[in-house]
Amino acid sequence: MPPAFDPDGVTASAGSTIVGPVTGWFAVQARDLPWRTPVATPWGVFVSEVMSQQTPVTRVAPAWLAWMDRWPTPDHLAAATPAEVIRAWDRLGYPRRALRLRDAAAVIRDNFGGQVPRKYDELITLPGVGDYTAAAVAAFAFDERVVVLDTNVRRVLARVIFGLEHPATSSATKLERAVAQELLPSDGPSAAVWSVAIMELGALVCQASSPSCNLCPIRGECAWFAAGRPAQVSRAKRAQKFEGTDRQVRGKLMAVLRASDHPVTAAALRACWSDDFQRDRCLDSLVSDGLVEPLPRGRFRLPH
DNA sequence: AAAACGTGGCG
DNA sequence: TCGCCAAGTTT
Repeated sequence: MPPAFDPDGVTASAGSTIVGPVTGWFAVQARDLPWRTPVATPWGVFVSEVMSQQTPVTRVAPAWLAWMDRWPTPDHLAAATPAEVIRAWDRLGYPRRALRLRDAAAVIRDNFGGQVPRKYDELITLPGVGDYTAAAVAAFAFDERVVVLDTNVRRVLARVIFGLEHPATSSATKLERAVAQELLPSDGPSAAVWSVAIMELGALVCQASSPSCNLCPIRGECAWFAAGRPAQVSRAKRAQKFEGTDRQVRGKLMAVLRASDHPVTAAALRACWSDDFQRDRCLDSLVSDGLVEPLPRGRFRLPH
């Protein structure tokens, strides 16, 4: 079946008119995030990308500095205990990411000579690394020419190319990938700059709520702007409730464990959630995830 | 393939 | 106050 339209046709013209303005805007407006400095290593880029999975970069920055100071290479992190790593992760959220980052460091040590692999195909085999992270590290640390398609890029493309306020699906479609591929500059280094630039535009200007079109370097090329910024009819549902969920309970349990240098009693954990059934279920799941170590006599701690 | 998975800032 | 949203990945 034919695509809704030919991405080549659209992006051949769009590519020539939006890449320049966006990279030009980026050269002036880019935030000076610590992992963008010339001294940042591939490992530093890797750590920054994992930390930034669902956590705002403004909160990641200080954590990244402390982390890199403590574990400057994959070897250093691989030698740390889960307890140390979980505590250092602190409240970045989704602590399983911290465990997977440590696991990835061990794989890098064991299978890649301690060097972060350079290719997308290698990176994506690492624990906690999916399509986005593999592409981001390959591009930003090694200048591989790969499509980097995160939530920011998807939103910018939705607006500029498709004239929609938000992407219509919760994950990227074939068509979006085809469009992004067409837009990608032909050499690796230029492609990498384009990718950070359009990500940054999405983060700073083409924001999800109340975008600053007046500051946008490509509003003149934007289908959504041209259409008068129509509100989305239907968009991907995001279902986010948090109060009362297991996620909240797990968070409370982990907060108690992180704060204590010594094993914690079941009674102490009982204090953070009154529903015995739910609390026990969450504790079990944390143990299964390797985030909590059960000890004899009903005590618990972060895994050593 | 839908749902689970933390945390906090902002309008 | 409260819903929205943040450089996603895993099962």
